[in-house]
Amino acid sequence: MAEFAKSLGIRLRRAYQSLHRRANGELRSQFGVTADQFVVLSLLAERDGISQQDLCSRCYSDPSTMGALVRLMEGKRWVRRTVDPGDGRARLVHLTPAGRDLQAKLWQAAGESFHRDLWGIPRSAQEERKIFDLLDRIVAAMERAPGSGGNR
Amino acid sequence: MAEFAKSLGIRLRRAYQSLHRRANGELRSQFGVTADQFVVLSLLAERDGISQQDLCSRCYSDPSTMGALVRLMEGKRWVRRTVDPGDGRARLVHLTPAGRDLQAKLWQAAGESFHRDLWGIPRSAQEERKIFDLLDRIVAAMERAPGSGGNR
DNA sequence: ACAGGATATTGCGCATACGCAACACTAGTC
DNA sequence: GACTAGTGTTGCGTATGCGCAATATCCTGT
Repeated sequence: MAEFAKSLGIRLRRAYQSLHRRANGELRSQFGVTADQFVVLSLLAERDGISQQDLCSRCYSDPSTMGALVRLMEGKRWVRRTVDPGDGRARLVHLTPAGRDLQAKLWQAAGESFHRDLWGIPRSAQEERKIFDLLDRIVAAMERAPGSGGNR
Repeated sequence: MAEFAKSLGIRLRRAYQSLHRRANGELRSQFGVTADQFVVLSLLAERDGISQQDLCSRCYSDPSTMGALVRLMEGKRWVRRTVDPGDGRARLVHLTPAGRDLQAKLWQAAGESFHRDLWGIPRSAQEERKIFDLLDRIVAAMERAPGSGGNR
């Protein structure tokens, strides 16, 4: 039996946790922002005024988790939420000016530390494609299964 | 600026989350066990009677998280904890017979579903080495940094 | 219109995750 | 033997993550 402690699953876990820890550590101590809040701010900076559902599918989070997250960020005045005029069920999430400023600072800080380090990992465009392909294959293999079904 | 939503970090997050979700979904519904409890049981099956500290470093968890986890598993009678005779600070964690039986069942079920699917992802031993190397490089890059420092 | 099904969000409960401080014990030094 | 660092664990507060049920709203077929 191959050693569980050295399997792909454990290594994947370790890699993700180490990234998450480092991002959390730096962003929390310097800006009082968590890694997941950083993700949401960054996604909104790329595309503002999208629904919570949309945010979920972009960062692979759960709807109720995302709801709690954006409510918390609304309390800090980083985002505003409005009812979608075209669909009364949905809440559209917008960056406030304060949120936009914060995101810009976070983006720069991240780009100078962990984000830059992460960028440097694939040693070539070819290697990067290979990694992306593999990670995507893991997702496909895990989601194409009973009882899983993605993050809806 | 490269798209954040398609960066290595986001893909890594997605891959880990999808694995975690699938493992959680299957193990919880069939056995009432979480993915993290499965990890601990599997580690103990490979090496029994190790300290919580040791468990932490093997699965890259946090000491207080691991403490809560094993106390919970102790309540379910899957593990026992004893004081290390050689070091009064440490608690050694042991599988109970019930825990060992459960682990065997979990291992088989996992091997027939998500674990097998995961195994099938690297298409060759060479590719597997490449992936492992890359994931380990991510860990190294993330831990070799200010404010991070791994998991003690 | 209206019923019935689908979808976006919320609320609740539980299980991680982690920083921080406290505590217990060890080990090394004097 | 007391002093001092260092290490393993616990306790606490907060933030995710997810399943489940409830709610509000949309949409389709009739």
